[in-house]
Amino acid sequence: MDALHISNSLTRQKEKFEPINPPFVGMYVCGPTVYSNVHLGNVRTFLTFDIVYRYLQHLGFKVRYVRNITDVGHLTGDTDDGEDKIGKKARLENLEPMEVVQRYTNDFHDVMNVFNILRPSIEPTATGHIVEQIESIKKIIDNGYAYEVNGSVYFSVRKFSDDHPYGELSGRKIDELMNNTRDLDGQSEKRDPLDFALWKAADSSHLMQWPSPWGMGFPGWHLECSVMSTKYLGETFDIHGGGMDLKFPHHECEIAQNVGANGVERPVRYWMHGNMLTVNGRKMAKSEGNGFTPEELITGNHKLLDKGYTPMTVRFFMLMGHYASTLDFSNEALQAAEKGLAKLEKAVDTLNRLAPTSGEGNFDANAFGEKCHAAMNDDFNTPILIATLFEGVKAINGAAAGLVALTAQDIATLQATFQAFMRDVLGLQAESTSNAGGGDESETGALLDLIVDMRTTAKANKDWGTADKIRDVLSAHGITIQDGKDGSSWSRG
RNA sequence: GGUCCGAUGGCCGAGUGGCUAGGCUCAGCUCUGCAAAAGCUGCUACAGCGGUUCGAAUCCGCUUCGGACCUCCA
Repeated sequence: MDALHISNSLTRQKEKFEPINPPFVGMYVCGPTVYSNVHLGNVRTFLTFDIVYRYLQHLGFKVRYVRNITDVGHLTGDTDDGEDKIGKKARLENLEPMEVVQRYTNDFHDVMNVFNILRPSIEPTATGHIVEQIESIKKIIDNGYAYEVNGSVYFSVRKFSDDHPYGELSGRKIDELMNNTRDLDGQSEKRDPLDFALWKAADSSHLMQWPSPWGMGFPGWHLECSVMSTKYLGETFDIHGGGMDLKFPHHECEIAQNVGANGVERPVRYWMHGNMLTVNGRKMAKSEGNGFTPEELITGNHKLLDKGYTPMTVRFFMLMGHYASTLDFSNEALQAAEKGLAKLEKAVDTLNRLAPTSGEGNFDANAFGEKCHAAMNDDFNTPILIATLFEGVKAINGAAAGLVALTAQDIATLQATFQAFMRDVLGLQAESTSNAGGGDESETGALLDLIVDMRTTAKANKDWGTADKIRDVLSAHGITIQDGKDGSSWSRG
Protein backbone atom coordinates (compact mmCIF):
# COMPACT_ATOMS: atom_id res chain seq x y z
CA MET A 1 0.00 0.00 0.00
CA ASP A 2 1.34 3.39 -0.90
CA ALA A 3 -0.58 5.24 1.79
CA LEU A 4 -1.30 4.47 5.41
CA HIS A 5 -4.52 2.57 5.98
CA ILE A 6 -6.03 1.96 9.39
CA SER A 7 -8.65 -0.54 10.46
CA ASN A 8 -11.30 1.65 11.98
CA SER A 9 -13.26 -0.07 14.74
CA LEU A 10 -16.09 2.38 14.29
CA THR A 11 -16.78 1.57 10.65
CA ARG A 12 -15.23 -1.92 10.71
CA GLN A 13 -13.41 -0.98 7.52
CA LYS A 14 -9.82 -0.51 6.57
CA GLU A 15 -9.66 3.15 5.63
CA LYS A 16 -7.07 5.45 4.17
CA PHE A 17 -5.68 7.65 6.90
CA GLU A 18 -6.43 11.29 6.26
CA PRO A 19 -5.79 13.62 9.18
CA ILE A 20 -8.14 16.52 9.82
CA ASN A 21 -5.34 19.11 9.80
CA PRO A 22 -2.24 17.66 8.19
CA PRO A 23 0.58 17.54 9.01
CA PHE A 24 -0.84 17.56 12.53
CA VAL A 25 -2.35 14.44 14.05
CA GLY A 26 -4.18 14.20 17.34
CA MET A 27 -4.15 10.85 19.10
CA TYR A 28 -5.67 9.89 22.44
CA VAL A 29 -5.05 6.59 24.18
CA CYS A 30 -6.66 5.41 27.41
CA GLY A 31 -3.93 5.00 29.97
CA PRO A 32 -3.79 2.92 33.15
CA THR A 33 -5.68 3.20 36.39
CA VAL A 34 -2.88 3.54 38.85
CA TYR A 35 -3.93 1.40 41.78
CA SER A 36 -1.65 -1.58 41.10
CA ASN A 37 1.36 -2.67 39.10
CA VAL A 38 0.90 -2.96 35.37
CA HIS A 39 1.12 -6.44 33.93
CA LEU A 40 2.25 -7.64 30.55
CA GLY A 41 -1.18 -7.43 28.99
CA ASN A 42 -1.28 -3.73 29.74
CA VAL A 43 2.13 -3.36 28.19
CA ARG A 44 0.91 -4.83 24.95
CA THR A 45 -1.68 -2.12 24.43
CA PHE A 46 0.73 0.69 25.14
CA LEU A 47 3.25 -0.93 22.84
CA THR A 48 0.64 -1.07 20.08
CA PHE A 49 0.08 2.66 20.23
CA ASP A 50 3.78 3.30 20.66
CA ILE A 51 4.18 1.76 17.21
CA VAL A 52 1.38 3.90 15.84
CA TYR A 53 2.98 7.01 17.34
CA ARG A 54 6.42 6.11 16.03
CA TYR A 55 5.25 5.28 12.55
CA LEU A 56 3.14 8.43 12.20
CA GLN A 57 6.20 10.42 13.16
CA HIS A 58 8.29 8.44 10.72
CA LEU A 59 5.83 9.46 8.01
CA GLY A 60 6.47 13.08 8.92
CA PHE A 61 3.28 13.82 10.85
CA LYS A 62 3.45 16.14 13.81
CA VAL A 63 1.65 14.07 16.41
CA ARG A 64 0.16 15.29 19.63
CA TYR A 65 -0.15 12.10 21.61
CA VAL A 66 -2.28 12.30 24.74
CA ARG A 67 -2.37 9.38 27.14
CA ASN A 68 -4.07 9.86 30.46
CA ILE A 69 -3.43 8.57 33.94
CA THR A 70 -6.61 7.54 35.72
CA ASP A 71 -5.95 8.55 39.28
CA VAL A 72 -9.51 8.60 40.55
CA GLY A 73 -10.40 5.22 41.93
CA HIS A 74 -13.93 4.65 40.71
CA LEU A 75 -15.92 1.85 42.17
CA THR A 76 -14.90 -1.69 42.88
CA GLY A 77 -18.41 -3.04 42.62
CA ASP A 78 -21.56 -2.39 40.79
CA THR A 79 -23.37 -0.80 43.62
CA ASP A 80 -23.72 2.85 44.29
CA ASP A 81 -21.94 2.61 47.59
CA GLY A 82 -18.91 0.61 46.51
CA GLU A 83 -15.50 1.64 47.65
CA ASP A 84 -13.13 3.10 45.13
CA LYS A 85 -10.03 1.13 44.17
CA ILE A 86 -7.45 3.70 45.02
CA GLY A 87 -9.17 4.52 48.28
CA LYS A 88 -9.35 0.86 49.17
CA LYS A 89 -5.69 0.35 48.41
CA ALA A 90 -4.82 3.44 50.45
CA ARG A 91 -6.70 2.05 53.43
CA LEU A 92 -5.10 -1.35 53.15
CA GLU A 93 -1.60 0.04 52.93
CA ASN A 94 -2.24 2.95 55.24
CA LEU A 95 -1.28 5.53 52.65
CA GLU A 96 -2.67 8.73 51.28
CA PRO A 97 -4.60 8.06 48.07
CA MET A 98 -2.14 10.29 46.26
CA GLU A 99 0.71 8.17 47.57
CA VAL A 100 -0.91 5.16 45.99
CA VAL A 101 -1.35 7.08 42.78
CA GLN A 102 2.25 8.25 42.74
CA ARG A 103 3.67 4.84 43.53
CA TYR A 104 1.92 3.12 40.66
CA THR A 105 2.41 6.00 38.30
CA ASN A 106 6.12 5.67 38.92
CA ASP A 107 5.90 1.96 38.33
CA PHE A 108 4.05 2.55 35.10
CA HIS A 109 6.66 4.99 33.87
CA ASP A 110 9.49 2.65 34.80
CA VAL A 111 7.88 -0.16 32.87
CA MET A 112 7.32 2.02 29.84
CA ASN A 113 10.99 2.96 29.90
CA VAL A 114 12.16 -0.60 30.22
CA PHE A 115 10.24 -1.56 27.10
CA ASN A 116 11.39 1.54 25.23
CA ILE A 117 7.86 2.87 24.93
CA LEU A 118 7.97 6.59 24.19
CA ARG A 119 6.40 9.17 26.47
CA PRO A 120 3.28 10.83 25.15
CA SER A 121 3.18 14.56 24.39
CA ILE A 122 0.74 15.16 27.22
CA GLU A 123 -0.05 12.85 30.12
CA PRO A 124 -3.03 14.43 31.87
CA THR A 125 -4.57 13.13 35.07
CA ALA A 126 -8.22 12.86 35.96
CA THR A 127 -7.75 14.68 39.27
CA GLY A 128 -6.13 17.56 37.44
CA HIS A 129 -9.27 18.08 35.37
CA ILE A 130 -12.09 18.03 37.89
CA VAL A 131 -13.14 21.55 36.95
CA GLU A 132 -13.38 20.70 33.26
CA GLN A 133 -15.33 17.56 34.07
CA ILE A 134 -17.85 19.52 36.10
CA GLU A 135 -18.21 22.02 33.26
CA SER A 136 -18.80 19.19 30.84
CA ILE A 137 -21.50 17.69 33.04
CA LYS A 138 -23.26 21.05 33.16
CA LYS A 139 -23.28 21.18 29.38
CA ILE A 140 -24.70 17.70 29.13
CA ILE A 141 -27.42 18.56 31.64
CA ASP A 142 -28.20 21.74 29.71
CA ASN A 143 -28.51 19.73 26.55
CA GLY A 144 -31.02 17.49 28.26
CA TYR A 145 -29.05 14.27 28.37
CA ALA A 146 -28.35 14.02 32.08
CA TYR A 147 -30.23 14.32 35.34
CA GLU A 148 -29.33 14.74 38.98
CA VAL A 149 -30.48 12.47 41.79
CA ASN A 150 -29.38 12.87 45.41
CA GLY A 151 -26.17 14.61 44.50
CA SER A 152 -25.25 12.23 41.69
CA VAL A 153 -25.62 12.93 37.99
CA TYR A 154 -26.45 10.24 35.44
CA PHE A 155 -26.34 10.22 31.69
CA SER A 156 -29.67 9.31 30.14
CA VAL A 157 -28.86 6.83 27.44
CA ARG A 158 -32.44 6.51 26.23
CA LYS A 159 -32.92 10.22 25.91
CA PHE A 160 -29.64 10.50 24.06
CA SER A 161 -30.49 7.68 21.70
CA ASP A 162 -33.67 9.47 20.67
CA ASP A 163 -31.50 12.13 19.05
CA HIS A 164 -28.23 10.37 18.29
CA PRO A 165 -26.99 6.90 17.53
CA TYR A 166 -25.83 4.99 20.58
CA GLY A 167 -23.98 1.69 20.37
CA GLU A 168 -22.42 2.26 16.98
CA LEU A 169 -18.89 1.51 18.08
CA SER A 170 -19.63 -1.68 19.97
CA GLY A 171 -22.47 -2.82 17.74
CA ARG A 172 -24.98 -2.89 20.54
CA LYS A 173 -28.63 -2.08 20.36
CA ILE A 174 -30.50 -0.42 23.15
CA ASP A 175 -33.23 -3.04 23.31
CA GLU A 176 -30.77 -5.90 23.47
CA LEU A 177 -28.85 -4.15 26.18
CA MET A 178 -32.04 -3.73 28.13
CA ASN A 179 -32.82 -7.40 28.11
CA ASN A 180 -29.34 -8.36 29.10
CA THR A 181 -28.54 -5.92 31.79
CA ARG A 182 -27.91 -7.72 34.97
CA ASP A 183 -29.88 -6.88 38.03
CA LEU A 184 -27.77 -4.65 40.12
CA ASP A 185 -27.13 -5.35 43.70
CA GLY A 186 -28.59 -2.71 45.79
CA GLN A 187 -30.94 -0.22 44.40
CA SER A 188 -29.95 2.14 41.88
CA GLU A 189 -30.94 5.71 41.68
CA LYS A 190 -30.73 5.49 37.94
CA ARG A 191 -33.93 5.96 36.06
CA ASP A 192 -32.81 3.36 33.60
CA PRO A 193 -30.30 0.53 34.03
CA LEU A 194 -28.51 1.67 30.87
CA ASP A 195 -27.67 5.05 32.34
CA PHE A 196 -24.17 5.64 33.59
CA ALA A 197 -22.73 7.99 36.16
CA LEU A 198 -21.18 11.32 35.28
CA TRP A 199 -20.83 12.36 38.89
CA LYS A 200 -21.19 10.33 42.06
CA ALA A 201 -22.08 11.76 45.41
CA ALA A 202 -19.60 10.72 48.11
CA ASP A 203 -20.18 10.30 51.78
CA SER A 204 -17.60 11.39 54.32
CA SER A 205 -15.84 8.02 54.31
CA HIS A 206 -14.88 8.39 50.68
CA LEU A 207 -11.25 9.48 50.56
CA MET A 208 -11.20 11.20 47.19
CA GLN A 209 -13.92 13.79 46.73
CA TRP A 210 -14.40 17.27 45.40
CA PRO A 211 -17.03 20.00 45.67
CA SER A 212 -19.46 20.41 42.81
CA PRO A 213 -22.79 22.08 42.10
CA TRP A 214 -24.36 18.79 43.18
CA GLY A 215 -22.44 18.48 46.43
CA MET A 216 -19.28 16.60 47.37
CA GLY A 217 -18.43 13.75 45.04
CA PHE A 218 -16.21 12.42 42.31
CA PRO A 219 -16.44 12.08 38.52
CA GLY A 220 -17.57 8.98 36.67
CA TRP A 221 -14.94 6.91 34.96
CA HIS A 222 -15.91 7.53 31.37
CA LEU A 223 -15.96 11.28 31.71
CA GLU A 224 -12.28 12.00 32.16
CA CYS A 225 -11.30 10.67 28.75
CA SER A 226 -14.00 12.68 27.00
CA VAL A 227 -12.99 15.85 28.75
CA MET A 228 -9.24 15.53 28.43
CA SER A 229 -9.28 14.46 24.81
CA THR A 230 -11.52 17.39 23.93
CA LYS A 231 -9.42 19.84 25.91
CA TYR A 232 -6.13 18.92 24.27
CA LEU A 233 -7.17 17.65 20.85
CA GLY A 234 -10.39 19.49 20.09
CA GLU A 235 -14.01 18.48 19.68
CA THR A 236 -13.06 16.25 16.78
CA PHE A 237 -9.70 14.57 16.48
CA ASP A 238 -7.98 11.88 14.47
CA ILE A 239 -7.23 8.73 16.43
CA HIS A 240 -8.53 7.26 19.66
CA GLY A 241 -6.97 4.07 20.91
CA GLY A 242 -7.31 1.67 23.77
CA GLY A 243 -7.63 -1.97 24.66
CA MET A 244 -10.39 -4.06 23.14
CA ASP A 245 -11.92 -4.50 26.57
CA LEU A 246 -12.63 -0.78 26.79
CA LYS A 247 -14.80 -0.72 23.70
CA PHE A 248 -17.91 -1.23 25.74
CA PRO A 249 -18.98 0.47 27.81
CA HIS A 250 -16.10 2.91 28.21
CA HIS A 251 -15.58 4.11 24.66
CA GLU A 252 -19.24 3.98 23.80
CA CYS A 253 -19.96 6.23 26.76
CA GLU A 254 -17.15 8.54 25.77
CA ILE A 255 -18.73 9.09 22.41
CA ALA A 256 -22.12 9.71 23.96
CA GLN A 257 -20.63 12.24 26.36
CA ASN A 258 -18.75 14.08 23.65
CA VAL A 259 -21.77 14.23 21.43
CA GLY A 260 -24.02 15.08 24.34
CA ALA A 261 -21.81 17.92 25.52
CA ASN A 262 -20.53 19.38 22.27
CA GLY A 263 -23.06 18.32 19.68
CA VAL A 264 -20.37 17.08 17.32
CA GLU A 265 -21.63 13.95 15.61
CA ARG A 266 -18.35 12.15 15.12
CA PRO A 267 -15.79 13.27 17.67
CA VAL A 268 -13.22 10.64 16.70
CA ARG A 269 -12.31 9.83 13.10
CA TYR A 270 -10.44 6.57 13.64
CA TRP A 271 -11.02 4.26 16.56
CA MET A 272 -8.32 1.66 17.10
CA HIS A 273 -8.47 -1.26 19.50
CA GLY A 274 -5.57 -3.41 20.53
CA ASN A 275 -6.36 -7.04 21.21
CA MET A 276 -5.65 -8.98 24.35
CA LEU A 277 -2.60 -10.89 25.43
CA THR A 278 -3.73 -14.36 26.42
CA VAL A 279 -2.28 -17.15 28.50
CA ASN A 280 -3.40 -20.63 27.55
CA GLY A 281 -6.07 -19.01 25.44
CA ARG A 282 -7.43 -16.82 28.20
CA LYS A 283 -7.12 -13.10 28.64
CA MET A 284 -4.32 -12.09 30.94
CA ALA A 285 -5.96 -10.32 33.81
CA LYS A 286 -5.32 -9.75 37.42
CA SER A 287 -8.56 -11.37 38.40
CA GLU A 288 -7.63 -14.53 36.48
CA GLY A 289 -4.39 -14.79 38.39
CA ASN A 290 -2.55 -15.44 35.16
CA GLY A 291 -0.90 -12.07 34.87
CA PHE A 292 2.68 -11.37 35.63
CA THR A 293 4.67 -8.24 35.94
CA PRO A 294 7.47 -7.15 33.67
CA GLU A 295 9.89 -7.72 36.50
CA GLU A 296 8.84 -11.33 36.90
CA LEU A 297 9.26 -11.77 33.19
CA ILE A 298 12.75 -10.37 33.10
CA THR A 299 13.92 -12.37 36.08
CA GLY A 300 11.98 -15.46 35.11
CA ASN A 301 10.70 -15.64 38.64
CA HIS A 302 7.18 -16.90 37.96
CA LYS A 303 5.62 -20.32 37.75
CA LEU A 304 4.61 -19.84 34.14
CA LEU A 305 8.13 -18.99 33.05
CA ASP A 306 10.97 -21.36 32.25
CA LYS A 307 13.49 -18.55 32.34
CA GLY A 308 13.80 -14.78 32.12
CA TYR A 309 13.61 -12.77 28.93
CA THR A 310 14.96 -9.37 28.09
CA PRO A 311 12.56 -6.48 27.47
CA MET A 312 13.51 -6.32 23.81
CA THR A 313 12.79 -10.02 23.40
CA VAL A 314 9.34 -9.41 24.81
CA ARG A 315 8.85 -6.39 22.61
CA PHE A 316 9.88 -8.38 19.56
CA PHE A 317 7.63 -11.25 20.58
CA MET A 318 4.63 -8.95 20.81
CA LEU A 319 5.39 -7.33 17.47
CA MET A 320 5.52 -10.70 15.75
CA GLY A 321 1.74 -10.75 16.05
CA HIS A 322 -0.65 -8.15 14.67
CA TYR A 323 -2.10 -5.77 17.25
CA ALA A 324 -5.69 -6.58 16.30
CA SER A 325 -5.27 -10.33 16.94
CA THR A 326 -5.08 -12.00 20.27
CA LEU A 327 -1.56 -13.06 21.07
CA ASP A 328 -0.95 -16.14 23.11
CA PHE A 329 1.87 -16.12 25.56
CA SER A 330 4.10 -19.17 25.79
CA ASN A 331 7.66 -19.97 26.71
CA GLU A 332 8.28 -21.53 23.33
CA ALA A 333 7.11 -18.42 21.54
CA LEU A 334 9.33 -16.26 23.73
CA GLN A 335 12.29 -18.48 22.99
CA ALA A 336 11.62 -18.32 19.29
CA ALA A 337 11.48 -14.54 19.58
CA GLU A 338 14.73 -14.47 21.51
CA LYS A 339 16.55 -16.36 18.80
CA GLY A 340 14.93 -14.45 15.99
CA LEU A 341 15.87 -11.12 17.49
CA ALA A 342 19.44 -12.29 18.05
CA LYS A 343 19.63 -13.22 14.39
CA LEU A 344 18.35 -9.80 13.43
CA GLU A 345 20.84 -8.02 15.67
CA LYS A 346 23.67 -10.13 14.41
CA ALA A 347 22.82 -9.28 10.82
CA VAL A 348 22.80 -5.57 11.61
CA ASP A 349 26.24 -6.00 13.09
CA THR A 350 27.39 -7.92 10.03
CA LEU A 351 25.97 -5.22 7.79
CA ASN A 352 28.15 -2.60 9.44
CA ARG A 353 31.30 -4.52 8.60
CA LEU A 354 30.33 -5.63 5.14
CA ALA A 355 32.74 -4.84 2.32
CA PRO A 356 30.90 -3.55 -0.76
CA THR A 357 31.27 -5.30 -4.07
CA SER A 358 33.33 -3.57 -6.70
CA GLY A 359 31.00 -4.80 -9.41
CA GLU A 360 27.28 -4.77 -9.97
CA GLY A 361 24.93 -5.39 -7.08
CA ASN A 362 22.23 -8.04 -7.33
CA PHE A 363 19.95 -7.03 -4.50
CA ASP A 364 17.31 -4.33 -4.86
CA ALA A 365 17.80 -2.35 -1.67
CA ASN A 366 15.29 0.31 -2.67
CA ALA A 367 12.55 -2.25 -3.24
CA PHE A 368 13.38 -3.67 0.18
CA GLY A 369 12.80 -0.29 1.81
CA GLU A 370 9.53 0.18 -0.04
CA LYS A 371 8.35 -3.21 1.06
CA CYS A 372 8.94 -2.20 4.67
CA HIS A 373 6.81 0.87 4.16
CA ALA A 374 4.09 -1.12 2.47
CA ALA A 375 3.91 -3.48 5.45
CA MET A 376 3.42 -0.66 7.93
CA ASN A 377 1.04 1.20 5.66
CA ASP A 378 -1.24 -1.81 5.79
CA ASP A 379 -2.66 -1.14 9.23
CA PHE A 380 0.68 -1.23 11.03
CA ASN A 381 1.37 -4.81 10.05
CA THR A 382 4.44 -5.43 12.16
CA PRO A 383 4.60 -9.21 11.49
CA ILE A 384 4.91 -8.51 7.79
CA LEU A 385 7.50 -5.85 8.46
CA ILE A 386 9.51 -8.30 10.52
CA ALA A 387 9.24 -10.95 7.82
CA THR A 388 10.50 -8.34 5.35
CA LEU A 389 13.39 -7.41 7.61
CA PHE A 390 14.40 -11.05 7.54
CA GLU A 391 14.63 -10.82 3.77
CA GLY A 392 17.20 -8.13 4.41
CA VAL A 393 18.94 -10.42 6.87
CA LYS A 394 19.16 -13.07 4.20
CA ALA A 395 20.74 -10.62 1.77
CA ILE A 396 23.22 -9.43 4.39
CA ASN A 397 24.28 -12.92 5.40
CA GLY A 398 24.38 -13.92 1.76
CA ALA A 399 26.70 -11.02 1.08
CA ALA A 400 28.90 -12.02 3.99
CA ALA A 401 29.04 -15.53 2.54
CA GLY A 402 29.91 -14.17 -0.88
CA LEU A 403 26.64 -15.24 -2.50
CA VAL A 404 25.03 -11.82 -2.78
CA ALA A 405 26.69 -8.71 -4.17
CA LEU A 406 25.92 -5.43 -2.43
CA THR A 407 27.26 -2.10 -3.65
CA ALA A 408 28.29 0.62 -1.23
CA GLN A 409 24.99 2.32 -2.06
CA ASP A 410 23.05 -0.88 -1.32
CA ILE A 411 24.74 -1.18 2.03
CA ALA A 412 23.98 2.43 2.89
CA THR A 413 20.34 1.94 1.92
CA LEU A 414 20.11 -1.23 3.98
CA GLN A 415 21.63 0.51 6.96
CA ALA A 416 19.21 3.40 6.67
CA THR A 417 16.27 1.02 6.31
CA PHE A 418 17.22 -1.04 9.35
CA GLN A 419 17.75 2.12 11.36
CA ALA A 420 14.38 3.49 10.32
CA PHE A 421 12.27 0.37 10.71
CA MET A 422 13.98 -1.79 13.26
CA ARG A 423 15.20 0.99 15.55
CA ASP A 424 12.92 3.97 15.01
CA VAL A 425 9.60 2.38 14.08
CA LEU A 426 9.70 -0.96 15.90
CA GLY A 427 11.74 0.58 18.69
CA LEU A 428 14.01 -2.44 18.99
CA GLN A 429 17.14 -1.10 20.56
CA ALA A 430 20.38 -2.99 20.89
CA GLU A 431 20.71 -4.58 24.29
CA SER A 432 24.20 -4.53 25.60
CA THR A 433 25.12 -7.95 26.87
CA SER A 434 28.60 -6.89 27.85
CA ASN A 435 29.42 -6.55 31.52
CA ALA A 436 28.98 -2.84 31.81
CA GLY A 437 31.39 -0.84 33.90
CA GLY A 438 34.43 -2.72 32.67
CA GLY A 439 36.33 0.03 30.94
CA ASP A 440 35.48 1.68 27.69
CA GLU A 441 34.47 -0.09 24.53
CA SER A 442 37.59 0.51 22.50
CA GLU A 443 39.87 -0.74 25.24
CA THR A 444 37.87 -3.92 25.65
CA GLY A 445 37.82 -4.32 21.91
CA ALA A 446 41.56 -4.01 21.66
CA LEU A 447 42.01 -6.65 24.34
CA LEU A 448 39.63 -8.99 22.60
CA ASP A 449 41.42 -8.48 19.32
CA LEU A 450 44.66 -9.45 21.04
CA ILE A 451 43.14 -12.55 22.59
CA VAL A 452 41.63 -13.66 19.31
CA ASP A 453 44.98 -13.07 17.68
CA MET A 454 46.69 -15.29 20.26
CA ARG A 455 44.12 -17.95 19.66
CA THR A 456 44.78 -17.80 15.92
CA THR A 457 48.44 -18.46 16.66
CA ALA A 458 47.49 -21.39 18.87
CA LYS A 459 45.31 -22.78 16.08
CA ALA A 460 48.14 -22.40 13.61
CA ASN A 461 50.23 -24.50 15.98
CA LYS A 462 47.40 -27.02 16.21
CA ASP A 463 47.23 -26.29 19.93
CA TRP A 464 43.53 -27.11 20.09
CA GLY A 465 43.46 -27.21 23.86
CA THR A 466 44.46 -23.56 24.15
CA ALA A 467 42.24 -22.50 21.27
CA ASP A 468 39.18 -24.19 22.77
CA LYS A 469 39.89 -22.86 26.23
CA ILE A 470 39.98 -19.29 24.93
CA ARG A 471 36.76 -19.85 23.07
CA ASP A 472 35.03 -21.39 26.09
CA VAL A 473 36.09 -18.70 28.51
CA LEU A 474 35.09 -15.88 26.20
CA SER A 475 31.81 -17.64 25.56
CA ALA A 476 31.14 -17.74 29.27
CA HIS A 477 31.48 -13.96 29.25
CA GLY A 478 29.07 -13.53 26.41
CA ILE A 479 31.67 -13.18 23.66
CA THR A 480 31.27 -15.48 20.70
CA ILE A 481 34.15 -16.48 18.48
CA GLN A 482 33.48 -17.12 14.83
CA ASP A 483 36.03 -18.96 12.75
CA GLY A 484 35.94 -18.19 9.09
CA LYS A 485 38.13 -18.78 6.08
CA ASP A 486 39.84 -15.43 6.52
CA GLY A 487 40.54 -15.75 10.22
CA SER A 488 38.51 -15.44 13.38
CA SER A 489 36.37 -12.64 14.72
CA TRP A 490 34.43 -11.99 17.91
CA SER A 491 31.05 -10.56 18.71
CA ARG A 492 28.96 -9.95 21.74
CA GLY A 493 25.85 -11.92 22.50
C1' G B 1 -28.99 -16.05 27.78
C1' G B 2 -27.54 -11.86 24.14
C1' U B 3 -23.73 -9.64 20.87
C1' C B 4 -19.19 -10.19 18.46
C1' C B 5 -14.64 -12.68 17.18
C1' G B 6 -11.47 -16.76 16.23
C1' A B 7 -9.95 -22.09 14.63
C1' U B 8 -3.54 -22.12 9.69
C1' G B 9 2.21 -27.13 9.46
C1' G B 10 5.98 -29.86 15.63
C1' C B 11 5.41 -24.46 18.15
C1' C B 12 4.38 -19.08 17.46
C1' G B 13 2.17 -16.35 13.74
C1' A B 14 0.96 -13.48 8.66
C1' G B 15 -2.14 -13.91 4.53
C1' U B 16 -8.37 -13.29 2.88
C1' G B 17 -10.36 -15.98 -4.40
C1' G B 18 -5.26 -18.38 -8.40
C1' C B 19 1.22 -16.58 -7.02
C1' U B 20 7.34 -18.94 -1.31
C1' A B 21 4.79 -15.43 4.42
C1' G B 22 8.36 -15.08 8.30
C1' G B 23 10.55 -16.73 12.98
C1' C B 24 11.59 -21.05 16.03
C1' U B 25 12.12 -26.45 16.09
C1' C B 26 13.64 -31.07 13.58
C1' A B 27 16.62 -33.92 9.68
C1' G B 28 20.45 -33.92 5.86
C1' C B 29 24.38 -31.35 3.33
C1' U B 30 28.40 -27.30 2.56
C1' C B 31 32.09 -24.84 5.40
C1' U B 32 35.22 -26.32 9.73
C1' G B 33 40.68 -29.39 13.69
C1' C B 34 36.00 -29.79 16.50
C1' A B 35 32.11 -26.50 17.39
C1' A B 36 29.37 -22.10 16.63
C1' A B 37 27.71 -18.87 12.92
C1' A B 38 26.26 -18.60 7.96
C1' G B 39 24.52 -20.88 3.42
C1' C B 40 21.73 -24.82 0.80
C1' U B 41 17.91 -28.70 0.93
C1' G B 42 13.88 -31.35 3.10
C1' C B 43 9.47 -31.96 6.43
C1' U B 44 4.82 -27.96 3.72
C1' A B 45 -0.64 -26.59 6.84
C1' C B 46 -5.14 -24.09 6.40
C1' A B 47 -11.12 -27.51 12.46
C1' G B 48 -15.19 -30.80 10.07
C1' C B 49 -19.17 -31.22 6.45
C1' G B 50 -21.76 -29.13 2.37
C1' G B 51 -22.25 -25.13 -1.31
C1' U B 52 -20.74 -20.94 -4.90
C1' U B 53 -16.61 -20.71 -8.62
C1' C B 54 -12.72 -22.52 -14.19
C1' G B 55 -10.25 -22.19 -9.32
C1' A B 56 -11.22 -21.41 -1.92
C1' A B 57 -7.13 -21.47 3.68
C1' U B 58 -9.54 -17.04 1.61
C1' C B 59 -16.81 -16.20 -0.19
C1' C B 60 -21.75 -18.58 1.74
C1' G B 61 -24.33 -22.18 5.05
C1' C B 62 -24.31 -25.76 8.90
C1' U B 63 -21.55 -28.45 12.84
C1' U B 64 -17.81 -28.83 16.61
C1' C B 65 -14.40 -26.37 19.73
C1' G B 66 -12.29 -21.91 21.88
C1' G B 67 -12.32 -16.76 23.30
C1' A B 68 -13.93 -11.57 24.28
C1' C B 69 -17.73 -8.25 25.76
C1' C B 70 -22.57 -7.63 28.22
C1' U B 71 -19.58 -5.53 35.74
C1' C B 72 -13.84 -2.85 36.94
C1' C B 73 -10.48 -4.15 33.05
C1' A B 74 -5.12 -2.53 28.31
